[in-house]
Amino acid sequence: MSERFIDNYLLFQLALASHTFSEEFYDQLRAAGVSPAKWRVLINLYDCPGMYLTRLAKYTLYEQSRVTKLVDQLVGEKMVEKRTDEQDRRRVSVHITRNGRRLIEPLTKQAKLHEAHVLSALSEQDSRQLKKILTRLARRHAADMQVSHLNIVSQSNRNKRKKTHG
Amino acid sequence: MSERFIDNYLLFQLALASHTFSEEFYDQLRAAGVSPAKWRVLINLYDCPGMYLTRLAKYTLYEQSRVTKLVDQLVGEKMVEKRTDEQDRRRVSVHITRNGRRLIEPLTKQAKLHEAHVLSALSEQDSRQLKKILTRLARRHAADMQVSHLNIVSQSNRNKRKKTHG
DNA sequence: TCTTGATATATGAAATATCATATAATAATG
DNA sequence: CATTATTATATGATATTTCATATATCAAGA
Repeated sequence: MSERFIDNYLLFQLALASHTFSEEFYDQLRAAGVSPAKWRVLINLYDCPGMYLTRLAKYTLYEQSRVTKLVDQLVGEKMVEKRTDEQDRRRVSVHITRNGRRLIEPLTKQAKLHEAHVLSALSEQDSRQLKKILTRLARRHAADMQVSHLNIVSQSNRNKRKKTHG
Repeated sequence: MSERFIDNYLLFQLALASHTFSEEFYDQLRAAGVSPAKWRVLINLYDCPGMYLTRLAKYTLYEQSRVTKLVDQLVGEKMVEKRTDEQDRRRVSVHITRNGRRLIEPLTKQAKLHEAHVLSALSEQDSRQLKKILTRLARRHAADMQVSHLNIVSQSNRNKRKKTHG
C-alpha cells in the first residue's frame, strides 16, 4: 500500500473524486454545447427558481461577481430572467425560463445516468453510506448558507467568519 | 427534507465538500504566504520527489502547461529543481529542495490538524468508511494514472480515452 | 536508417474566475 | 429622522487556468 501522505489525506481524496467525475460529466456537457459554469447556474435555478444572486453564488460555489456575469450572459441567451425584488430593492431574483428548462431537462437525465455509472463502482450500501456521510459533512456549510432556500435569511449568520469570497 | 435534485446529486455533494474544506485550509495557506497551487505542487513533490511533469500534472489535477509554469516559478524561488532525465531526454523530473521541505513541513502538520478538525464532525467509523469508499472510487482514476509513482509507466494506458486535459 | 507516429515539455493566446471597490438600498442606533 | 453600519449587486483590473500548438526526443515498422 502507498505511504504517500496525499493518498490518505481527505482533502486530496475529495478533490480527486470531485475533479475526476465532474470532468467526466463536463465532457458530456461540452458535447451538448453547455459550459460547466452555465450548467451549474441553470441546474440550481431549475431546482430552485427565484434565488437571488448571493444565494446562487453560494450554491454554485462561485464568487458573487462571477455569478452576476454568468447570469447576465444567460439573460442574453434568454435562458433566465432577472427581477428586482420589490420587498428589498437591492436584491435581484433570477428565474429560469421555459427555454432554460428545455435546455436543462435532458441534461439532468444525463446527469442521473452518469451518477449511476459512477456509483456502479460501489455496492448499494456503500453508495448510500457515502451520500449520507457527505450530507452530514455538508451540514457545517449548510449552517453558513442557511438551508431554507427561498425564504429570507435571518441575520443570525452575520459575521460568522470573514470569508475571502462568497 | 429537501426535494432539490442537487442536494442528493453525488457530483454536487463532492464538489461542495471539496470546495468548503479546501477553501478553509487555503485560508491558512494564504496566511502563511503560500498559494494553493504551489502547495499542491510542493506537497506532491514532498511525498514523491523526482516526479516528472506529466505525472505531477495528474496528481495536482492541473494541466501540464500550468504545472510547467508553476514549477518554473518554484525553481525561481529555490523551492524545487528541474533535472532532465538522462534515460529519456524529453522528460524533466522535479525535485523538492531543502528549502522547499522547510516550507512544506509545518504546513503538512497544519493540514493534518485541519483534517482532524473536519473529521471531528463524524464518528470514528464514518471517518474510516468515508476514506475507504473514496479510495475505492479513486481506483478508476488510479488506473488512468498508474499507481506506481516513481517507475516508468508502461505504454498500456495509451489511448485509454481522449481527455480534454491531463 | 528513414519515415511515421507518439510522448514530454514549453509557450502565447484565450477563457475562466477572483479581487477590490463603487453604488444603491436597507437596517440599526442615537 | 439623521447618521452610521450592513447588505446586495455591478464593474474594471488582475490573477488563474486552460487551450492550441510548436519543438524536441523517443519508439516502431518498412
